[in-house]
Amino acid sequence: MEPAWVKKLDGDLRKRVQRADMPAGSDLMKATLTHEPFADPDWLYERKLDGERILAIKDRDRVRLLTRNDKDAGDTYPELIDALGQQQTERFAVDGEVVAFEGSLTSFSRLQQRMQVNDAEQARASRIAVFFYLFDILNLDGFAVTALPLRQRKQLLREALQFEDPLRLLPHRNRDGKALLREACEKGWEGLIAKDANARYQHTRSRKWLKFKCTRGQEMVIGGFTDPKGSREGFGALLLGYYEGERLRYAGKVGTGFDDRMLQDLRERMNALRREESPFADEVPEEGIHFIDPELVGEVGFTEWTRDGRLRHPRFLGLRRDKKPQDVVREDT
DNA sequence: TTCCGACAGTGGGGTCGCAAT
DNA sequence: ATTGCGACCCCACTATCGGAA
Repeated sequence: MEPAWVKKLDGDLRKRVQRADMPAGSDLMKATLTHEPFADPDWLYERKLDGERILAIKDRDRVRLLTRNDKDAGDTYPELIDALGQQQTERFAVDGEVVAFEGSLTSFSRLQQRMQVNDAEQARASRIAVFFYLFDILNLDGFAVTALPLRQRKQLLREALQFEDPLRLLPHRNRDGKALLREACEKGWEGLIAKDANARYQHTRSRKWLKFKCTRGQEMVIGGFTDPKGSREGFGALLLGYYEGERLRYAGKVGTGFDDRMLQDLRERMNALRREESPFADEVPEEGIHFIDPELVGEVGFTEWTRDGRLRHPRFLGLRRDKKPQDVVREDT
């Protein structure tokens, strides 16, 4: 007996819908990081949310939440289990992102205080409210819908569930990709995801989904480095800082973005600048560190400043020769 | 043949729970 | 009571390799 929504599909699409067991693990479709925004009528655009990716599976009286690494998150977000359990639709698997808000913006650091809780009672008592933004559906009524085009799946998702807080349907836009990215970054969003509206759901990283991140970058003074580990040569990470008046404030480390040659090159340059005393005004709470005269300036890309005044997701972009260390100050917020 | 995606290995910030101190 | 560490989240990036295009 086929459900009504299957009968409604065109013949060609109908053939792509197959009876299937609910997914056993979270084997999620992931987006490929990209930099050149574009506008294509066959693509749609979603806000990139800064939270925790979750696959929710309801199989009659059993609701499960799985993280990207197949960890069960049911006791972390019991209110989501409740909301999904109360849905009229008895069997489905849906894909989305759990987020917490700080004002009007999603806040990963706030969600983190909830994410680690693994006791349902404790989680319910938490003052950190979470919302589950759904953007895809993999199985409905025991039928795999992953072979359907994204637009079709979006429609099925919209009709299959009732969206009341804490469940929300992630809105998407069908046009103006370039402008949307600009607006997204102005609003302080994490970025934008572009999706091929005709693509099926693939259980892997794919170019049918592209992510554009709103990225920040600024010059930072290099005040030292850490020892390399394992097969690494040269150094582990650079110690970074910026000037606040006369004081060089510590801003964390950057340990990626270098190839083998840059690691060697930089190490040699830094060897010539070695010194005993820390150039930083702050304590540097790290192991195996070496200090240098604060004379080198590097360009560093990152996503945001953390509460503790460190760079989040930092990567080294290159040395700057045209900037004096004393001119390096903390920009924006 | 070329390119893409997966994997391993390096590096980052942050939180929590629990064992060791 | 405090501290350290591993296990989770979120990642960026390089180097390598095998299979898809």
